[in-house]
Amino acid sequence: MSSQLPQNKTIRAQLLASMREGEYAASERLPRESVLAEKLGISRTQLRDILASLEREGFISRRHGVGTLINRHVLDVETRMDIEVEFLDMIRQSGHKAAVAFVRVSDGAADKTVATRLQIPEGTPIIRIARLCTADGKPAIYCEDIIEKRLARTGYTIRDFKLPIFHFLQQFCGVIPYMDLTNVRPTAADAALGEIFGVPMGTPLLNMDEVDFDIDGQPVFYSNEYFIDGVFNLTVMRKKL
Amino acid sequence: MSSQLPQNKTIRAQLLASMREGEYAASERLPRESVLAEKLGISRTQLRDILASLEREGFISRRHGVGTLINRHVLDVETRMDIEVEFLDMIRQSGHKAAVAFVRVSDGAADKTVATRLQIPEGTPIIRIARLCTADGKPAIYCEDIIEKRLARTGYTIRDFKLPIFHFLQQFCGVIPYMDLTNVRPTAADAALGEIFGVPMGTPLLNMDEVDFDIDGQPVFYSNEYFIDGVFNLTVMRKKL
DNA sequence: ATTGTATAATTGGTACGACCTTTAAGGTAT
DNA sequence: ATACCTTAAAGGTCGTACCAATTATACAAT
Repeated sequence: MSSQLPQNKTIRAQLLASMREGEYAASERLPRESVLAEKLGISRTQLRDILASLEREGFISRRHGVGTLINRHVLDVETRMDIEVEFLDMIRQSGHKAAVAFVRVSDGAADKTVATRLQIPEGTPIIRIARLCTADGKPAIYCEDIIEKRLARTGYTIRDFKLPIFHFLQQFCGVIPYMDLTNVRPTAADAALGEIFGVPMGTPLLNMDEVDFDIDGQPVFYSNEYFIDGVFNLTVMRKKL
Repeated sequence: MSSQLPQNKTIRAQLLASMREGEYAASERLPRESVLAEKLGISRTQLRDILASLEREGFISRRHGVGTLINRHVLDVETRMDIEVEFLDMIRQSGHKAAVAFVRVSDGAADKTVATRLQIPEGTPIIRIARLCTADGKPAIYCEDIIEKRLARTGYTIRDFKLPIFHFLQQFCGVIPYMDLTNVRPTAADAALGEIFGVPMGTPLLNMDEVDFDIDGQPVFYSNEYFIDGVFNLTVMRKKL
């Protein structure tokens, strides 16, 4: 049925973890490729494929004739905005206690925005999931998730939404998000959001308009999110093309 | 003296460009690796290194036993927030006419924030460059760039700041930014920013706190930027680790 | 006809091993 | 000291052979 985890990814995660733990911290550089490959039990070819992706993610820099350097300052970033992380994990990573304050699930029909994002006709039946995540008990993220109703099986309960949303998507919709494109905008809290977050109207909020795609490139999930300022450091790593 | 551009990057750019131009659009997938490698005039090994980075950037998806698929929806993203782009280019990419409305250059000393970001002692002499970039004549981005004074040679004029800031950094500071870490926050325009942008106080702005590092991982450049909403679609592509 | 199952063809994934190119460092002659 | 040359180390590139996942095909069983 479903495929196992590629060994490739496993080794990659293992290497990244050992870098984080400071295994190579002595000189803040990785051993020569041939040595490292042997140590990880893979070929140099395969290792280089891994290094190529780690380099693109900013964790290492490869310099011809010099070596492969570890970018400690990137490894230590608190919350990477350009890497998909579950909200609850994100809150925890920032050193706070994470919880879901409330969940409201309702049926509905795709409005114009949703229809555009999910590339479905306007009026298509959808499920709307509104959630409020808290950090140390204080509102941190409010999001409205939307998925096409025909994708969802029945049998879920509110409890299923207290877990990461990916759990619901996978278990009840057979959907595995592969990547997302998120539009980032600054906004100010209106009356409704002010009440949800417990802040005055006009309080700055970060609005993220997120569309998740599966491995086939099909949009499968839409989420409109609001982040309050001050809870996490949202950091994005950038390199030229 | 200075090294040439690696052939590797050239081929990569070439491949990306031809994907954008729709050369492979017929089936929205790339030819088999062996064929593509030959076509590009490189080995399959090298091609795979390139594909690994393109995959991490979301432009393609590689699936064992299937093929390499082009992610059109990623190629078509207007402004990628997780890829370093010059402000003026960013504005142009969004379909507007870009210009620098004003530049103010002054000397100063590193305050606590700057000292932390650039990892230098407080009070270190710095150069402060304040710029306002406009889109179709309307204020779009206001930024205050800071670089350590000892890095800068003399002889530059205001004209040098009407060009991309990288021009100044490279020509007068011998600095080539390799990557940056940018902290993203929502804010509201205060009196000063309101006047600069010509908007009421409280107008939502996106604040980006950016530190640029060179290839050695040394912080070399700090920039505090404000983006007005509505001019561009700032999009970030995210995948799990 | 439909369904299930073996089989082949396609395509990316992995492995070696040899050689090229870029840096950095050390040593030597000036 | 300075400039230049040599050399070692490390990443970059190449080619070939084979492994593994997927999909398509052929064919048998129902």
